[in-house]
Amino acid sequence: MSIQTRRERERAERERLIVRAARELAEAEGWEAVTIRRLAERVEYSQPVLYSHFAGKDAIMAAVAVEGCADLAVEMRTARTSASGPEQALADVAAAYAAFAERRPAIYDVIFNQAVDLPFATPEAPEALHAAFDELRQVVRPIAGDDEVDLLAEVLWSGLHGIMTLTRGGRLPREYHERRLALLLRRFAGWTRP
Amino acid sequence: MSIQTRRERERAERERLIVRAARELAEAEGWEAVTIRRLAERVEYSQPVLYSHFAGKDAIMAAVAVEGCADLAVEMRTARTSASGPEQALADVAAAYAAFAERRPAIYDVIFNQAVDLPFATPEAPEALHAAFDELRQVVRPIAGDDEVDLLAEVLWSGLHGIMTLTRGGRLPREYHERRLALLLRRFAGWTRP
DNA sequence: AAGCAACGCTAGCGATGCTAGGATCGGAGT
DNA sequence: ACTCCGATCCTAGCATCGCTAGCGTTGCTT
Repeated sequence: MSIQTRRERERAERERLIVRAARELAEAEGWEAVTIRRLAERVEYSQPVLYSHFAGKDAIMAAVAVEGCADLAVEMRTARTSASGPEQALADVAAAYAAFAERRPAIYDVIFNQAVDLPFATPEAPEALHAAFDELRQVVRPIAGDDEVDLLAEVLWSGLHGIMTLTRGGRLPREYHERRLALLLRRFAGWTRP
Repeated sequence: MSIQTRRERERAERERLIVRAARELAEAEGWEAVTIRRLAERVEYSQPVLYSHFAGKDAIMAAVAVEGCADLAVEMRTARTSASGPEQALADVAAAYAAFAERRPAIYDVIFNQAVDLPFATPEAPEALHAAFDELRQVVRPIAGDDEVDLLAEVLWSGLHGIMTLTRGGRLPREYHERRLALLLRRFAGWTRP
């Protein structure tokens, strides 16, 4: 009994090692530098071992995405709960989202940009995804008005995602980045006078 | 003299053929199916010939992107000029943008999502890019208020891009797609009551 | 002690982007 | 007219990719 549990423990440990190596390599050199061979070398196992843990490279990326999404959710949550009021909470959560995208671009990409087969908009999506989206929902509720909260949260999310993605892809100049984020929030929160 | 011009003509023709083949293949089977070998087979030349026209696969994708962006600009322009009024023009141009992204996803991706080295936010960006963005600028001007037109156009673009990208990547359910677009426009145009 | 099953490795497959080197063909100079 | 020369294009190959088949070896189980 104890032997088997030890093996399972070692196996789980190795799996964490693989995911960690993938994350670190991606954050250091980008996802195009993450290859099965390099990962195998890094965890000091042969390549087929990785395939006994994950169905393929996509599955490894998906694992990194879920892990990173949990981090994002935490950061958004602390931003929200430590804000002074609902308006500030909205601004702070949006800023936390933007900061995450900027500070950890490879992780942001694998969560939101790359084509990795994860269930997203369904109940069986990883809990971390729900948690992150919930933060947006919470912070958007006070300004929802007649609009459904979910819908407004989705559109705010889209706006943030669009700004971050276009900027990081070089489509938008970095110069007015902050002003764009501020403008998005101002228009969104309905703080324009009639 | 005439001989050289004939050669140049043939060369230009072949270049168009390559770009067309890349576009068609991408639209039919996605960009992961577009390989130099398949393109070469399609235009009935060996692979090195393609490299005498383009520096690499990225350059071919960039050419497709520029071509597609010209199409997008045209579609947005006709949407704007055939609208009944400024409010309708905004809605129609946004709808044209969304329709383009949905109808030609591979082209949309290579313009706005994929990492292809093109100058974007600078004067030396291809004219088609400027033309497309100009349409957004034009249609946003009436609602700009104190905000700079450029900034507002960029943020509207980001919102549209975010919705389309997240939806196409499976991050947003298709169910309320239209309502999301409508909500974005409503919030953006300042048509919310105070 | 004997067998067996799980495990991890070596080696390889097909495919990718890209390039080096030679063959061939046509215009130019003496 | 004959020779050169440069442009053009192809065959063949390199390094690398994701992924897998098949075999040894190890170590648990009976």
